Amino acid sequence: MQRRQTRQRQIIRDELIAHPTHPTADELYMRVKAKLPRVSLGTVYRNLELLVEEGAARRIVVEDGPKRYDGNTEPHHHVQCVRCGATADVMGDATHSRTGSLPIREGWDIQAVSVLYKGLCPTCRAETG
Amino acid sequence: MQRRQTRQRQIIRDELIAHPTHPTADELYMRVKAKLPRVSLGTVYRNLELLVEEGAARRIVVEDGPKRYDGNTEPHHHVQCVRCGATADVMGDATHSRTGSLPIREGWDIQAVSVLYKGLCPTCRAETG
DNA sequence: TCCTTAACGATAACGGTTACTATTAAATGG
DNA sequence: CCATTTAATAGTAACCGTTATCGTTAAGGA
Repeated sequence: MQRRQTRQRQIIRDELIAHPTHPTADELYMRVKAKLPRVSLGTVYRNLELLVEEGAARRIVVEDGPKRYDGNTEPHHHVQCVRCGATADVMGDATHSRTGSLPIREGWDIQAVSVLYKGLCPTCRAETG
Repeated sequence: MQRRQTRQRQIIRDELIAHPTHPTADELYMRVKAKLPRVSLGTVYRNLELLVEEGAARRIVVEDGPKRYDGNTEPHHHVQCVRCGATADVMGDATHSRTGSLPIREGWDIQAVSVLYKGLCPTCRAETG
């Protein structure tokens, strides 16, 4: 017996995939709680890390603030609003997937790249003019 | 009278520039304390943010862990070790400075990009094989 | 030199995350 | 189908990086 399939873990994974908004652990906790009122915040944290570990989710690299998770494991990059912190996916082929080929830095063994575009989201853009 | 030039602020800026290792506030605090034993950790935090605000330093985007600061304000990117968290600059012209031109995402006003390469630093590479 | 107040040192508070522990409930095997 | 084992949970305390508070110090102009 190694890893058990619990109702909590299933719902956490499902909600993460159903809402590709790169939620924080706490945001996801609130969603999960709507379906499983007695769930614990610690359970959400624990399972998010388990999902990342087994490759079913990713931790995305963002500026500041709490950790954000992504149920979309396809390689892609992100935009983050410098005002409200909201994130979105970057579409198209603008992704720089030439890792490993370029000698990014002498002596380093490069495994991945993450690109974060920073700016104003449509909402904040409208509010600040 | 608006902004005073304190001994603490000078030393903090000098140490940040003298050691381009992208230190955390705490790492820098220890360096500064060697030259100014009575300095407070809060002073280091406060001045780092002031330096970022006035454009004399940058907060770099890294995976996880405490915030890291960079006294080099020239646009450049970073590599971070997934094992020990150490960071280094990415040299050469591999920088993607074509922001603003590309419509990264509909409706967003993009202001900057940060690229983080992830992998093993030479030391960790040697230790893990 | 005096005065104003930005900035400091010390420390408490805060928020996100992790660790701990008694309890619950998946999975296995009789 | 029930008993047994133990992974995982709920609840909560602890942790740690960071920020806020506040009385005191000292930068810099008058």
